[in-house]
Amino acid sequence: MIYNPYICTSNKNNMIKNFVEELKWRGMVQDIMPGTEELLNKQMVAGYIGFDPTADSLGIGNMVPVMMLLHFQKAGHKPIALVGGATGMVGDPSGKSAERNLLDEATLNYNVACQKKQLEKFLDFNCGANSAEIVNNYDWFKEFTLLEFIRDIGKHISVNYMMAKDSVKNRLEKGMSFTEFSYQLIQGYDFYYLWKNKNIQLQMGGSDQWGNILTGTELIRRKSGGEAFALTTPLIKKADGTKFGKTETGNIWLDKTKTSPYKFYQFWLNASDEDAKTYIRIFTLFTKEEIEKLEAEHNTAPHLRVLQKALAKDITIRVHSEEDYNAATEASEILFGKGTAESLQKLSEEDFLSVFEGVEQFEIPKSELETGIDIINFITEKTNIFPSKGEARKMIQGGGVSINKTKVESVDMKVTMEHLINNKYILVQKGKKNYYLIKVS
RNA sequence: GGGGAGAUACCAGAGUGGCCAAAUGGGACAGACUGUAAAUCUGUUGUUUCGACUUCGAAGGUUCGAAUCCUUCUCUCCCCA
Repeated sequence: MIYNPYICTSNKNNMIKNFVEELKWRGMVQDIMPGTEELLNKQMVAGYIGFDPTADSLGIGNMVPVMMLLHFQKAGHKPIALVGGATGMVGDPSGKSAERNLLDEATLNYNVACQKKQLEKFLDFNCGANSAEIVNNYDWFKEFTLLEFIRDIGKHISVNYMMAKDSVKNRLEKGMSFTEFSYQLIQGYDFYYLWKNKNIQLQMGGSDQWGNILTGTELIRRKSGGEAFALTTPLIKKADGTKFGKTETGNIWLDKTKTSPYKFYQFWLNASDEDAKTYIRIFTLFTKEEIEKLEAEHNTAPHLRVLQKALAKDITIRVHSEEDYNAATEASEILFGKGTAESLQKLSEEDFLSVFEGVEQFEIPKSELETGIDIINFITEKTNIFPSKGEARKMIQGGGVSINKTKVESVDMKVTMEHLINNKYILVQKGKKNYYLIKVS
């Protein structure tokens, strides 16, 4: 290992780490261009990853590149996050089976701003030479005319080369617009621009970006005879082969107004044993020794779920905060612990509210409750827990609905004032894990 | 431009006059078991006041009766030019 003088102050006591080696044991390397590791061990390198502004928040899928930048910086290199104000306008065909709809400019700008804010949370922007930076490719594309582009850039890359990319090949049958076809060239130019003007020698990303990244290195080579490098991470999948980062209710977002910290915490806690082992390497900064120790502990007493808890704690604190984490565990403890109807009744209103902050809520007027509401009506029309009465009825008959942690035995049951907790709330449970709080006012 | 095939529930995909609210598989949801895990097993998966009601690309028509037959339209795919 070579001592690197450009490391962060926060890093000063650490020896400069071999970035590639670090990623490798974490299972975060899919493809790597020859020479990349040697370069990174020789000197401080500036490297970037692009983020696609398709939504107004990053999802947990985006945490993989975020973690990569974080490791990159910890290894003493300079991380750059690129938000795709320009590329977002074009639409990346990689991994997509159909033409994408374009977002309008206002939405894009908003999304870029939101993502930028989130990215700022994870990296160190004030630690000397390897401070992180955020750039927006719209800045260098806005003045670039079509004619200039096709003369200066397009000339260097052949259509044959572009057609050979998987992202394009896969779409030849179904068809793709010129817009999406040109995407790789736009992204390729980003790399060229950053290489030329900011001395960025490395682009990283998900494995679906490999082709786009290579177009960039190719452009750098052909246009300027320069050398640039590439490294990608494997696509994360769950052990059962399904897509990572989604639940029945949709994507898991980093924005707490879109995914509450409670739900966020629950997502990680619910990871299967197998997945937890993968995730903890990718999404936390625990060392190899720490992780192996946790795994050993987990194996001796799997029901304690040490791995999931460590994982969920680490990432919840890093994405949200310590307070959010505490609230989430507290809520989880009450909802999934030994908690019964009695222990619910005993909670003070303040605790009660803070516990259920992240749980979906509905409101109904007190007057309706005074006369009693049929359970079916209560969970369909009064609240939108179930979309139809038939489904609600079947679910009750199947034993899948509970009020205040007590199973609803009959579809004829009435919800009355007696069910109120703290004279104000009713807790409805759909299945084991889905909670809803009904507020009576 | 010529020829052919097709459009069925979340997806794939059967059904070609009544036995069709529509096989089967996947997915999803729930129950049991468990550890808020995995695997397994079971149930549910159009709406419903449980009498019915609205669905098989769209609109008409034939018929006692249509996902199924006819007409027109829309869209998709394949082959040839």
